[in-house]
Amino acid sequence: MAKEITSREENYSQWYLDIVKKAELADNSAVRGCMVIKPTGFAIWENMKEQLDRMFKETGHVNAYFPLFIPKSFLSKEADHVEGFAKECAVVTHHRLMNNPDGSGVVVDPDARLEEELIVRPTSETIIWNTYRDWIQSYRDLPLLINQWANVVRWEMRTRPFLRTAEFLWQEGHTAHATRQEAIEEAQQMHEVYARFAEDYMAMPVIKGAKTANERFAGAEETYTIEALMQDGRALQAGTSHFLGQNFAKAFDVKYADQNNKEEYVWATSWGVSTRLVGGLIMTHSDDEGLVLPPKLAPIQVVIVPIPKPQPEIMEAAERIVAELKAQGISVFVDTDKKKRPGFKFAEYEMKGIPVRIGIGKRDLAENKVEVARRDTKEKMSYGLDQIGTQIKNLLEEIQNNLLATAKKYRAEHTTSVDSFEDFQSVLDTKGGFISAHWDGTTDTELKIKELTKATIRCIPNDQESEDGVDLLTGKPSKGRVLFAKAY
RNA sequence: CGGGGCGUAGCGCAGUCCGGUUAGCGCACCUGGUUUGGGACCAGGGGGUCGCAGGUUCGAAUCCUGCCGCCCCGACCA
Repeated sequence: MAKEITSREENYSQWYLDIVKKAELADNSAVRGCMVIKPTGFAIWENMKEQLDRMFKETGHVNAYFPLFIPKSFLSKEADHVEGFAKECAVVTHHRLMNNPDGSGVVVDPDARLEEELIVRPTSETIIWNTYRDWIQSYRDLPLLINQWANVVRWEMRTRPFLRTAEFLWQEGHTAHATRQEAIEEAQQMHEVYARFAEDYMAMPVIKGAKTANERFAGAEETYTIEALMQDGRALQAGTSHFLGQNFAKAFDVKYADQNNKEEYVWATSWGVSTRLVGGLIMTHSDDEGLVLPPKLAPIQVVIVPIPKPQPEIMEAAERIVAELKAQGISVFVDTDKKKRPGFKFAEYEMKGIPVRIGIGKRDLAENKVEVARRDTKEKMSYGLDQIGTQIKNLLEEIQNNLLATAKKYRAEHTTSVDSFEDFQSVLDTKGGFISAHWDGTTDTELKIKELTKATIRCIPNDQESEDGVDLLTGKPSKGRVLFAKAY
């Protein structure tokens, strides 16, 4: 049978596209740069949403929804912000179509031009802060802790499913606080939530850190980021949390009266993760056989394959196992397709990343056991039927842990400290990954390194140790190492 | 926006250079049968505006002109 998935070694980006397609996560759509998220891909996103939403609510946030369209004038109110997004905005200019007089279909009605164009939101700070002005009068209205689940549009030149699409799904938290300190703590708290989610649910280890001025969100005073390392040695920015200072409060005139009835501008944060996480999930764990999913986010955790085909006594055993697994809260699917043979099914479920496969045949049943195969290591085991529910539950936990441990090991092996530009270049060219090096703190140097090597500063790590050194390009003094990598 | 490639059945492709029966192959799909512990086999069957629009010609998937779309690689970005 022909290889269905290009190997990582042969062509990493084709491998990624093959997985997205063969695991039925997403399709290209008729609209350039936009994907169709298929049921399996969407189920993964729904599982992510469910956990994140719970974590947001546990930290005191509530959901709301703001408009898709933003008046053009709003976007111009914060100078850095507009500069950051202006180049990639979709703009609505008309509100009506008409039949083409020549009968060739519909055309835009030239008489239906909008007085003020609307921007399809690339992010919602402006429309939200324009609203917050009306919602906030007193310190009693603070903190305001709101999140929204939404779609946004950024007109990208080049797109890849999940990693970068013109339209994507995300959540954006927007909070307002009475003090600078409280806002900073909020941004840091959500940064922590993202890191915990990535490691505990996605089994994707991340480095927590701050962005340099150059890489910061347009309009932020500080951007915190979680950075993950993909299997091709490139870094993926997986989530960001911003301390926005009073920039948006001033731009939209959002003030509150403090306890002494003195008017003050409020302090802001915003934070988001997107469907890009699905891309990160794929590239963290998957292999040349296909998708590998961590049990905690897998839409189906266990698949049962009757061998050689669904027969009454086998199906009876399958139903008993299903009941036991469901009692343990495990999601399970029984493949009752009579036409496909077991071998085909095995390959297919491996491609789709289902964490555990249970094969039930007469030979097994005669011995009161089943064949259990784990997707992460491809190991096959024989489990007795007695404690199948708890055994599988334990196995799923072990798989979850193993995926995180394997990813951590990969990251450790692909994080290198270097002290000279030559070493920097050679590590980048050979094994890639994170490179820990001294930097003189200037945007100039950062940009020069990017120009020479394509590597960027992914973050100034939270756990950065103070260490005297010299910048690897300029030789100027540095007080600590930052993390470089080529990024997605 | 630069550089490369491609539009022929749901998917993947051949045919295009050098115009000529009824446009073909693999996978998938439908029917029947034999199979069945790692991607089964046989037989039969359905499915096409050959990207679009002009042009040349007795005749165009094939030649000419124009247009449209998509993918990959780069610069920009979650």
